Amino acid sequence: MARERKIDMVILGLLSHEDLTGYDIKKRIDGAISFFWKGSFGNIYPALKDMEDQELITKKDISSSGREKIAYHITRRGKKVLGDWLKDEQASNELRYETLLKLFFGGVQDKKVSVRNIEVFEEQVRGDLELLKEYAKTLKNSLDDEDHLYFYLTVTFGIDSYEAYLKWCAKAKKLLA
Amino acid sequence: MARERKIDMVILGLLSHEDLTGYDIKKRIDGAISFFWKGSFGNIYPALKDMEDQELITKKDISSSGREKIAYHITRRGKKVLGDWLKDEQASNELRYETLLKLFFGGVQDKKVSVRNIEVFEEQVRGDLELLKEYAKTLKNSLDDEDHLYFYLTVTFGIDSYEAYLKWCAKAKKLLA
DNA sequence: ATCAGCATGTAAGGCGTTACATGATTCA
DNA sequence: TGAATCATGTAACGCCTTACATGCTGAT
Repeated sequence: MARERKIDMVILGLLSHEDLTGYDIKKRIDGAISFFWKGSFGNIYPALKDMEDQELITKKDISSSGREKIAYHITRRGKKVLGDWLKDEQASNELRYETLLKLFFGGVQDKKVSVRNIEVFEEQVRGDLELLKEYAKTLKNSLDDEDHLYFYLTVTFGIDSYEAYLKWCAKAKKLLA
Repeated sequence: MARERKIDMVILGLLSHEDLTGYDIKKRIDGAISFFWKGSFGNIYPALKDMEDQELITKKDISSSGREKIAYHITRRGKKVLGDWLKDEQASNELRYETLLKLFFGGVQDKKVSVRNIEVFEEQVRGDLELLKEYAKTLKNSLDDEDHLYFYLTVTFGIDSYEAYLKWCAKAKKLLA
């Protein structure tokens, strides 16, 4: 079984742009990336250690006045691994929506319960959509940077699907009424 | 920490309609449910055992002529747990799309690589969309059954979002060209 | 006869989340 | 001075996937 842990690729991808600390990596992931991939400290720090052992990254102590700080830098080997992963056409795309699970079994309860579950989902989506639109606005103003085009595309994916979700919510609520 | 294992709810939900064997449960999940939730034997059988211990379900041996077969039936307690879960407004909706991850870091490789990755995704979506449309067609002809409305709604969610994906694919490929 | 599908399960391992533990710095 | 944020990590636990192990049945 080949390595499946994708957090490694997220980290390599981020480090391919700039050197970062584990803490910074977490912050980057919590930005636009979090809409399609998540990470946690308990996830990131061990990955960083493993990847250093595999010589995909190197570390540099950049502590200043008592505060411990370690920046990571991608190696040639790391870049190779990242590039190979990008060229690999296999990709696992998974959706796990508990809201849909609840809706699927909605017949067990009164219709109101399902309507309420859809409303909760709708509110969540609406909030996330706003965030995504802000990201999109910022990115659109700096598309001269080649990389921003890629970031922009992933953000528009989020916007387009969330807008489809909202339309579906309206339809679904109507059908339940 | 409360129980997080959602496969329990999938099983309870299915058993609320009819008695089923572990094998049957797997087949049901592999149907329309698999678009938003997955299950495996290594997942289902242990859950079945645990839930029997908790008296949420009971088992009945329905083996016939040498072939072992065990059907499960939901108890009153099981129905209560299922109902409570449905009424709980909290729901974790997670998307993990490796394709978007690859696209986000697409700048590392030639644009062709990203275009190819989008195409692979597109083909996958197109295939799944066809399946979903078949489910929808069947369900639409039997909406007199109350439960079918709920199944239908989850299927249309899939159709609507997959159609949005396809539109995005076209746009994205154009922007990369 | 053989192969796909029916049917039950276990075991190992991987991955991830959450909570915990610790301490410095910055800003109100 | 206290809270938020910066910063690094570990430990426990839970969940899931994959592979393995076993055997029957029905159709070709």
